[in-house]
Amino acid sequence: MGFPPVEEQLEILMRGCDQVVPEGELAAKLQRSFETDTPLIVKEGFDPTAPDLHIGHTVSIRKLKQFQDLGHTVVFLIGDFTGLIGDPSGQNEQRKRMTREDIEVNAETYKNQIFKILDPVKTVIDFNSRWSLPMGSEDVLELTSKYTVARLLERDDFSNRYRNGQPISILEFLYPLFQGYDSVALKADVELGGSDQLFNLLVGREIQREYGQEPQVVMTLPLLVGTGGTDKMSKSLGNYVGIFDPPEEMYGKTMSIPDELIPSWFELCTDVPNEELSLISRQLEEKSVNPRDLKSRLAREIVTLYHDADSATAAEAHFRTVIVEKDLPDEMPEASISEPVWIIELLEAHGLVSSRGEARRLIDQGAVSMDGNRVTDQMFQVPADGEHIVKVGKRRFLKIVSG
RNA sequence: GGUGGGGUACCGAAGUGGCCAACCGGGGCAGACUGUAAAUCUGCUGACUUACGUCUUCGGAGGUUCGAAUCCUUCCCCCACCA
Repeated sequence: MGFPPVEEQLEILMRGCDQVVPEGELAAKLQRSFETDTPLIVKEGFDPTAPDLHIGHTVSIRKLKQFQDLGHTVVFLIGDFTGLIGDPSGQNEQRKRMTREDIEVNAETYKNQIFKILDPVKTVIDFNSRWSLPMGSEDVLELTSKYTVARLLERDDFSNRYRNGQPISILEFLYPLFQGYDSVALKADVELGGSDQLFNLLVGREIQREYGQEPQVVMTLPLLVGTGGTDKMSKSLGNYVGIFDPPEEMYGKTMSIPDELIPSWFELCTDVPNEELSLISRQLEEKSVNPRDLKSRLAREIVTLYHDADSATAAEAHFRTVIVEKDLPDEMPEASISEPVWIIELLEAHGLVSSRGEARRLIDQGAVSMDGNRVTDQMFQVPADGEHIVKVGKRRFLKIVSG
């Protein structure tokens, strides 16, 4: 099949990585792969929970895609084993035991999402229950004999929690071992993960060695910081850009990131070439370019990736109209009324506010307007005499038609 | 099994009988400003009510009290240490 030269591959693969351990081994493996014309087996494990992928997840998935494009074999491993067992000690009840069917359903959902990035034909999807479930007690004991408590406690996370009196379940302790065994079962050459996964991935190396295999190369990717600028992107924190978000939302959310995040988002979430990345960082540092322009470029890139260029242009136009020029968007939800309606009731009924209390507060704060005029009276009635535009905050609109 | 600590709003975290719808920080929302939904500043952030105010909240259930997130009883859950 023929792989590109090793140097070329490394150039692509090293971009945006947090750590590659040990660095030299990746080159060595690539070299051997090149010489023997054998693809590397590259794996990444994912939770079997219902996925709702955001661009934070795509950082490593995009890396998988790069391996794939270079001709290597990508294994998208669904960690359904622990899901089937369930974690009784979990502090949050979310970790309930899943059935085979749950997992199947989630796997399907995964496919729909990851195939927005990965090639459906080339991607191998596997489940670790395939080999973990049939293991007998003896096999498990053998596996557990290959690692020590002291080594597990080396992990910052564990030792901190242990010291601070936070719980560590035995399952969590065993988790890295099973995850490591996955690499044995798949004969993985490379395993990817978020930088918080470094420890687990490294255990995989040890386990492979214990089972007589050449250890995998561990590649960690930075955790993308969410739109708030402080925490890592996560669904529960609401600071994410979902890969199925509509174009305007994707664009807008990206525009709301703090300026400092611009370089890392470019590096991790777009295909902008490496040379341009350094240019962008330099421009930001020298303040020679308006950060807003860089950010709108970023937002366009991202929208284009998950929708298309036209959507990106439209989203940008929308943003300019609504946010910058504080004008009206082309499209907005409509409500039809036949008689005057109390403003607060109207806002609540159409979901522009979550409670009447919120509506009152927003009116007090001067956030509500009709046809460009601020509504200051909580008792204001929206007349049923033609068309009116009600606006709440910067980007909540409702067109009122009477009839 | 024993001893001690703990469960507070979206998250973190104060509060240990009335001044508590509950300090503060983060997040979120809004206003001002602006080259951006950046930054900065200010305000808001349980529900209902035009308003006065009313109602529901501090793990669950009871109780004491004029009055409880705060005291008592009991139950559930979490953690550490000792065994």
